[in-house]
Amino acid sequence: MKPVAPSEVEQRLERLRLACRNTGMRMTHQRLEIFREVAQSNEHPDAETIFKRVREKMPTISHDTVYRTLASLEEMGLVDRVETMAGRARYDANPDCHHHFVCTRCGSIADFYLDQAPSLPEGIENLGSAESLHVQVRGICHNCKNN
Amino acid sequence: MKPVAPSEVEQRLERLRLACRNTGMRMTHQRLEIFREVAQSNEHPDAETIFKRVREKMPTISHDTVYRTLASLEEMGLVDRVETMAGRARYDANPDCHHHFVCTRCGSIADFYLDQAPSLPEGIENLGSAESLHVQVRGICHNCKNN
DNA sequence: TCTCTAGATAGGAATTGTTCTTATATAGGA
DNA sequence: TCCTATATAAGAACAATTCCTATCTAGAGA
Ligand SMILES: [Mn+2]
Ligand SMILES: [Mn+2]
Ligand SMILES: [Zn+2]
Ligand SMILES: [Zn+2]
Repeated sequence: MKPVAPSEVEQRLERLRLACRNTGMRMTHQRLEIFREVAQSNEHPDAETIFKRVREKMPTISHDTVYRTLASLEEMGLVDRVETMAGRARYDANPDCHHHFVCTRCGSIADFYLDQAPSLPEGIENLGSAESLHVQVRGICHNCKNN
Repeated sequence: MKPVAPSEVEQRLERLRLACRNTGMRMTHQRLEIFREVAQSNEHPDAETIFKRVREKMPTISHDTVYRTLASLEEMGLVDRVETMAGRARYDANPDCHHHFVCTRCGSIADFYLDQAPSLPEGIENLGSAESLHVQVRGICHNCKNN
C-alpha cells in the first residue's frame, strides 16, 4: 500500500488548520499529530494504532485524547469512520468520495471508486432523508489468498 | 415497523432445521429460541436485546450462548451482521438480498432493495475476490425528523 | 427405551474498546 | 504577559464480547 503523496498530506493538514480557524477549535500539538497520522496513511488505522504511533513523538499522549480527537475530526468532516466486520472502528482521512473493499480474513481495507453512485429506489425517501451512501465490498484480499 | 409474516417466520425456522441437519449442528432449545427472536423481528436487534427477550422464556440463558449462537447462525448464513455507526452489532434474519438505511440519530435500521446491484469498477478484482456487496445509506429517519 | 459422548450451555471471570472523572496544562485572545 | 475557556493526562469506570471450566444434553447407536 503506497503512502499518501506529501503534497496531498499537506493539503489535508491545511484543511485541518482552516477547520480549526473556522470553528474556533484550538490547534493543539496533539490534534496535529493525531490527524497527521491518519492523513499520511492509506491503511485506515484504528484508534489503538494511531495511539501507538503518536506516542512515539508524544510519549504522554492518552487514549482519551486520541478517541476524543478522532471524534472531533469526524464531526468536522476531516476523517470518516469506516465500518468493518470487527468491532474496532477504523479511520480514513481521504476526503474524496470513495468506497471500501474489506478483507474478511485479515481486516485490511482498500479504497475503490465508483464512476456513478448506485441509483436508489423510489421508496427510499419514505425511510428518511439520506445523507450519505456507503458501498462496502467484502471478500478475501490478494495478500490473504496467496498465503 | 410491521412484524414478519408468520408464514415467513416458519420458512426461516425451517431453514434453521435444514441447516442443522445438513451441518450436523445440534438443534438445541437455545438455538431455536435465539433464532426465532431474530427471525420474527424486522428491527435488527442487537445481542443484548435478543438476550433479554430469550431470557423471558429461558431464564438461565447466558450471554455467551447468545453471542456464540449468533456467530454460528451468521456462519451458516442464516443471519447477517449489519454494520452501524455505533459499536454494537445488529442482526438480521431476512435472507433476501437487500440493503440498509441507518438512522444516525436513533440507530434504527430499515431495509430497502436495489433493482440492480451497483456496477463495480474494473480494478476491483485487483483488490481481492469479492464475496458480498453492502450498500448502506445513512441519514435521519422520519421518526427522528418529526420529533 | 437406555446409554454414551461429542458437542453445547451456564455462570462468572477476563479481555478489549471506549468513555468518564478530575486535577493540571495550555492556546490564543486581551 | 496574563487570563481563562478549552484541552489534556492518567487511570478508573463502563460496555460489549469472549474465555474458562464444570455441568448438561441432543441425538446416535445398542
Ligand atoms: Mn478509505
Ligand atoms: Mn435487514
Ligand atoms: Zn486479507
Ligand atoms: Zn431515527
